[in-house]
Amino acid sequence: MIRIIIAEDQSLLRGALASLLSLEDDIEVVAQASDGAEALTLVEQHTPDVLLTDIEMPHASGIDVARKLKESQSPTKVMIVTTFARPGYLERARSAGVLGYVLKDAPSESLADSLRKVASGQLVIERGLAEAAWASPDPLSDREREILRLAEQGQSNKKIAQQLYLSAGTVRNYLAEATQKLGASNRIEAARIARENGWL
Amino acid sequence: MIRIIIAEDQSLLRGALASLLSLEDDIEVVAQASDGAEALTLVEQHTPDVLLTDIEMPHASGIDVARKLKESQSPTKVMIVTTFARPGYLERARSAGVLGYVLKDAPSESLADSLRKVASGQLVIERGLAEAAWASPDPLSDREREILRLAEQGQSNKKIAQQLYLSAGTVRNYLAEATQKLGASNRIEAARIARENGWL
DNA sequence: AATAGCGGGTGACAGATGTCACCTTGCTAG
DNA sequence: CTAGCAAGGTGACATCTGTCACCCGCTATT
Repeated sequence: MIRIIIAEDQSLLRGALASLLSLEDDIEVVAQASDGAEALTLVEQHTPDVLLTDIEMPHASGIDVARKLKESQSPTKVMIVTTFARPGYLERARSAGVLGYVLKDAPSESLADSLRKVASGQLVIERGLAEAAWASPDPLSDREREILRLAEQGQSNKKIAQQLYLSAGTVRNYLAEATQKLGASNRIEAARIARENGWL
Repeated sequence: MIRIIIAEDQSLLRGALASLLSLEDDIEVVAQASDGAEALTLVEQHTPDVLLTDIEMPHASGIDVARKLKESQSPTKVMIVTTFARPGYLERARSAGVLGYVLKDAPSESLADSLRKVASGQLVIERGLAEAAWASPDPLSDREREILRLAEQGQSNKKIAQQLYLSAGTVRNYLAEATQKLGASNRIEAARIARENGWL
């Protein structure tokens, strides 16, 4: 019997997945979480075989949860289910010790199979994704990422500088580097490209 | 027996919803579509009682489909299931003759009930949403919307002007109006606000 | 016929952003 | 010890963006 916990913020999908997987004879859904923090607590309480989790959730992302579980050497394996085929996400998931990475685009029939593979310790990566990650590694430094995130909100150089205790000129320089690295022609395009690749 | 068609581009959710609803005694899922165009064709073929559809899908949005069904005076009722509680979406859905508007955040148990209400001709709107739409009507003109959409991609005034056969100055003026209307301090923030409200 | 409104446009100016060259400081690997 | 590199910074300049006042032509209204 494979004991799992499902973490997903959209109740509708969470409930539907739980019902669907409960129909399998060898799978038992022992708990459900609607955000990252709750997922972590529940995993610590129940130590299930697998945590099936979304990435983008309130409080802590699925990747954050995976990282913490890895740090605490939890035996629970982590499988990510997400909307986004972003290279950056996959890369971060891998380094957080995640075993499975499947898309919400995948057929629902294959989910249980993937889950069984992950439970047995196998690596399951959505086909096509691995190459994408290899082809485009994250070019941004932490500072650039941080500043780009603020610029994306529409904040001016001055405001960003204040928040990070930098000078406005330095902020300009970082943004210039970032836009150049990303092949963009201004901060807006740079932010868009970075976000589409999961680097923000 | 309520005959329904499900249109949703994420296979995982689509499959899960289909299984879940098929478990109900009085509901029959007669077909599934993965994009707007397919949904329209299938509805015309099967004329189900209800079309359960997402908004953001390839080819045609759920709202587009609803509008076309209304125009062709189809007897099929439309129920939207979406991630986004955006006032603009609700408003457009309403004018496209949509009867139900529920969020993917809603508990999965309530879905079948809402579906039954819509099938019987009742209006089902996620609570709290109606007031939001009333409180913030779309302030943008079509031109402003169009230009804001291009600006959001990071295009310069000049490029936008070329694409729309306008002068760069006029583009500036439209963007200025839009940012003012939205209470933003620049185009980036304006685009963000508009998008969050479903006006783009 | 006068007028108001709207889409589109122009020109001028201030401030923000992008580009570039170059400086300082601190750390680190040879 | 020191050369090299990275983070942070400065200043100058060109271009882009935001703000404002005002113009034209068309259409609907009175």
